[in-house]
Amino acid sequence: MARTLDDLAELSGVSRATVSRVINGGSVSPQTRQKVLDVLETTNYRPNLAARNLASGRSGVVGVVMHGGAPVSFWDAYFSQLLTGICDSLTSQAAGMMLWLGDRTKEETLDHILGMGMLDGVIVTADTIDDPLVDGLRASDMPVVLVGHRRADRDASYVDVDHEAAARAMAEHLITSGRTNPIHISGRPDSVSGRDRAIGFRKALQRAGIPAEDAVVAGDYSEEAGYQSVKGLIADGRRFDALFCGNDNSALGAYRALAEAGLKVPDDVAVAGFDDLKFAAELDPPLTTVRQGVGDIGRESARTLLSLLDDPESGPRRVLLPTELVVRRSTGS
Amino acid sequence: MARTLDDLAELSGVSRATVSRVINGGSVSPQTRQKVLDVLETTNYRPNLAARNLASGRSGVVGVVMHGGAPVSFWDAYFSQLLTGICDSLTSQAAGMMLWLGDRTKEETLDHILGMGMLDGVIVTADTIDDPLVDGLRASDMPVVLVGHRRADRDASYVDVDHEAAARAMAEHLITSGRTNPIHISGRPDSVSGRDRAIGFRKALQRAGIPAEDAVVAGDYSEEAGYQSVKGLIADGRRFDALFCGNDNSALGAYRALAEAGLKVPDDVAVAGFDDLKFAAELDPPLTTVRQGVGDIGRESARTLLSLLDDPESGPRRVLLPTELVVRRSTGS
DNA sequence: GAATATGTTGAGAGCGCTTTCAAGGAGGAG
DNA sequence: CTCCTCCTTGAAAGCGCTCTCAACATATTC
Repeated sequence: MARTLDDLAELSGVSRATVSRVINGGSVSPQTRQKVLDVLETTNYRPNLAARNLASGRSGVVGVVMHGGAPVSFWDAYFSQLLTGICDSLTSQAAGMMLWLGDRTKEETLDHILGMGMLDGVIVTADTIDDPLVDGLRASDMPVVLVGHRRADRDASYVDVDHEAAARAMAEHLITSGRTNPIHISGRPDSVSGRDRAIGFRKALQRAGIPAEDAVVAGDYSEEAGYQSVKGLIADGRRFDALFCGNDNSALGAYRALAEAGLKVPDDVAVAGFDDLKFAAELDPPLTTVRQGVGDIGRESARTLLSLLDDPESGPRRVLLPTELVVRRSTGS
Repeated sequence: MARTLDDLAELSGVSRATVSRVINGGSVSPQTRQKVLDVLETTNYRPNLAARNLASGRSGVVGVVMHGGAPVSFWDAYFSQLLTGICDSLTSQAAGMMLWLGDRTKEETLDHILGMGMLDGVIVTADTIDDPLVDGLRASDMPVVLVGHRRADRDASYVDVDHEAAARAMAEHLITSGRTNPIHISGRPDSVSGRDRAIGFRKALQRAGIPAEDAVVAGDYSEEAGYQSVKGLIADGRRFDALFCGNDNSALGAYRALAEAGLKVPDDVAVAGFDDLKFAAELDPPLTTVRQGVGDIGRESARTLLSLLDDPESGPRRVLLPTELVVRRSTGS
């Protein structure tokens, strides 16, 4: 069995260079090409990636670094779907992927591994506004695509969901279904997603002529924050007939607090979430929420990186993916 | 900035070979080593993996292939925890990991990618008894560690959970808490886990002098199967006071069927699951189940592969990890 | 002091591939 | 028929590293 280019060259009676050309699409005469292709077919040869990488400077391998999160339901689903999406795109282009589950603090380690010199580019999740890892990566000359984005990265390529538009749509849904006092329990304020959703929410309110100043209370995406925020609102005697929670998780907490207060969803208060996690449809009542195509984000980010590698000169890519408003009974009248 | 070994060699006034020795732990005199280390420190040199791989034949990168499953809750959690565990072990040994989310049918693609010649070894999930991918991999000369195992692979290295012992323990728990007619709704019969759990269950029954012949009904790990199996048992007029479901998912179905039949958990029927998914603790009543340390499986499998690579001669490794019986109210008297 | 063992070092030969360069052949223009 | 251009091809120079081998220096033994 032929293992190296030289073997193939000998078998097909041409030089190594010619075989290489056939494989990599160089200019070769039809009959020579055919001769080599014949041999290639019978021999199931596999080029040695390391050698190819060493000689050409590219490896066909991209890195993916994700910040390890606690294994909570959101993270698990996000993780698996994102990676699956990335893998989809990558394998369709015969590219490989190396994975690093980063620890946000271990910039050093990661920077090292990535500087290892065999990655063509990297995809990195970047939701939080401050992230030494992302900064380090972007400072290097490694092509990077961010999943999620940070306003500060003016010249970064990223793929994200349009949080602002999604939140606006949700707020409009609430308003058009007759709610006049919606409140937003926001996500982590140090995340772009949290901030953008709040911004979108506010804009929709303003557009509808509803005062937005006090309509946002700070949460952090946790169930507990959802619970406590609602408790707080009630204790303060605030009036509200709709709650747009930063994510499904905090909506869960909101449900609990409302139940304890004897308030009915959706009759007394409409509740909406964000993410469309599995349990959202199974709550009582089923939760209106926003579905982000996490798999699509993954696919798109890989595609974006690949295109960036193809043509590095053409500047950063910014992709904002649409979301889907999933209306269920929790906001029904 | 020094980029190659030769640069370093020049800077420290020794030969390239000596620098290589310092880096890779060869025998070098203390003062020479120090000289080189000094230079190394100021220069933050990163070896070129591709070159190293090409020259040495090893890459420090292992492959991980997982069969893509539908994004169901078990899969998501399993996926993320397993990968996190693997990553833990790997990075602690400065090894990298390439990921393939295989499609069971695409043996060809995967075989190709893996034959790419830059992987030191691979970890592959292998629960189903028949799997062309696993077969192809094992037929190659690539060191492989299976996560999960198949009885047929006599000489394979694997890491798995002791399903049989876990099931036995669960059955014993049921019996010692006074149940005399336990039924097992099994998992997929084409999976080792499903079969072993059933075997363990049967053995415990036999040991307790309970007839085991009809005590197992075939399921497939789905919620629907749990539901239908229980429906069927009731329709057949079968007597049972305990249900050990193949996994938490099917326990969910069992809960539903029991509720519809007006049977109370645990008073009329004890119910137990397997996996300890997130929702298990939140059911009403909370579900007794078996917790597998998926993260540990991942960590252990990476460790096993690394040790296999270290010393390939010493034969296959088989690791059976213990599980934890998590007793909750669903089996309380 | 000669002979041997032990330890440290540098030279150099690859690892399998890509890519440049120049040589050779074919075809077109004059 | 000659000159020039264009295309195909092979030779060969690396890519950056590891590792063998031989050379040399030093320590040990008799």
